[in-house]
Amino acid sequence: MAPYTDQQAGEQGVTLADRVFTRLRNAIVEGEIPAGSKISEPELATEYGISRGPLRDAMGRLEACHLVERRANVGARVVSLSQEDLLELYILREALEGMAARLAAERITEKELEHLRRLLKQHEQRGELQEGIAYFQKEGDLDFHFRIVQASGNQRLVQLLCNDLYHLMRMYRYQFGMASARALIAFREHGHIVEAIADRDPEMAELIMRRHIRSSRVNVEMLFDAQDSLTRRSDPDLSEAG
Amino acid sequence: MAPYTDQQAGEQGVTLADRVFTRLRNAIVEGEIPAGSKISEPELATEYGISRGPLRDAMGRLEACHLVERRANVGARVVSLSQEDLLELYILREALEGMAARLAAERITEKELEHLRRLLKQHEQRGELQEGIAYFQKEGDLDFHFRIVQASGNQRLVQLLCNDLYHLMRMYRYQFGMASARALIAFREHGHIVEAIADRDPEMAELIMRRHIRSSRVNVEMLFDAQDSLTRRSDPDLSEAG
DNA sequence: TCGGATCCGATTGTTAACAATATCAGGTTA
DNA sequence: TAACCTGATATTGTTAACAATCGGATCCGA
Repeated sequence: MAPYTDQQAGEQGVTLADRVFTRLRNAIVEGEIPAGSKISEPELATEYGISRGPLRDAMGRLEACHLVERRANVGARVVSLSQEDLLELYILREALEGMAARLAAERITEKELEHLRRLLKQHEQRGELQEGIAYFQKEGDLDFHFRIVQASGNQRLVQLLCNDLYHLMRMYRYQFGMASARALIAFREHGHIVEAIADRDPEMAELIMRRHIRSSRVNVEMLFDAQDSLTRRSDPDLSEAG
Repeated sequence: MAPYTDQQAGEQGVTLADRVFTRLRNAIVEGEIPAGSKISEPELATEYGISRGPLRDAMGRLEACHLVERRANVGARVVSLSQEDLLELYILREALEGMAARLAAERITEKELEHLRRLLKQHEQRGELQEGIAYFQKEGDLDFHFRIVQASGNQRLVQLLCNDLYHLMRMYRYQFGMASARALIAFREHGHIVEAIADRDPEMAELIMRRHIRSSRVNVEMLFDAQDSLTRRSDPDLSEAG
């Protein structure tokens, strides 16, 4: 099971709200509940076979994760992901994961290091890289980043990145499909990051990690720009006021 | 009113849970409800004159802010702040606010810049710095950092720092007092940060901001170490197994 | 025909009662 | 005496009904 699905994932959560929260989160992240769609409390409640109480609780947590947006007396909608927000997210990751890499270089254990190396080897052997598509879509990339963050030893960093932001990133990947020729490059950069961490070189680890994430962002930015100019050419309505 | 108390603060929130959430948050942050104390739902509900529904909603949001910790079927306690956690928080701030300063240097407006300068002048004239105590305790420091983050233009950064982390920082200040001879030094560093931002020098802005926050952390770290060695000397029980 | 007020329906927010779980006291047994 | 089991109590989790608010359709007037 992917490491970012947290401990209570296996439907084994203690409380109804817990379980429904996890299920709803997956449903939203994987697009089963479409982005931007309105959420009806009674509807969902009957669908999941619970009453509105725990459902509202779960909704509150989803709101805290920024997966749904609520307005009082109006209702909740699944968040609709914007390109700008994704770019903002990359900025955050650059800062946070850069720091995580720095910390990891300072205090990673040999065991964790071995784990990282094995993960990279798995990615390599799986032969997904040549095809280019799979590395991002199957979340091997996120797995790697996740482990670095964990190795930082900063619980708050782990908490923040793994409980909130990563689910959002996953959602973006499901929505936008993020296949890219960068897969192979990204994989190589992962190797460099592990090297720097293994060398116990915090400055270098942070530098490479930041550059790595920044490159991903620029890549996505270019993709968006290309898409935009395409749609603008084929849909003249969108270029000026509709 | 301090800028980090958000828009719905004036008891004017739309829903009961909103208002109770804000009131509870203040009560916790300012120590009115002591850190580490257990929270009884029926008790608080009657105290605030509402029923347990909206109260539980508010508790959920407090949990999302990391101001309370809940365990299923057991209950909620106000978070008890540890020294380690505060240091972790500083690490996070170093990364995030460093990035915020960088972004601010890139895209701050003249108006915001003027705001910043005026804020510093106010702090200077208020004569609090000489006494050393007030700058941190009265949250002039946090006000400054808050504005930088807002000037970054990254909504997610703003969100994260201003809705969650800053309330925690406030709580630490109320709890630990944080008076320090660093007040004057910190004030000067704020000046340097504004200069770098005004020069539109992102690298420098990030560098100084990170060094600034790092210095605060180191300062706190030393305070803690001093306290620890003191208590350990006077309370021999604590040095080894109780 | 267009703009605005009004009513209706549906949805959300809130409440109070019910069920399930954990804590703690007391008793029992080795 | 100490460990364990057992039951009472209080707290939390859950439910279903009630109240308040919003959005949209309809009707009216200019």
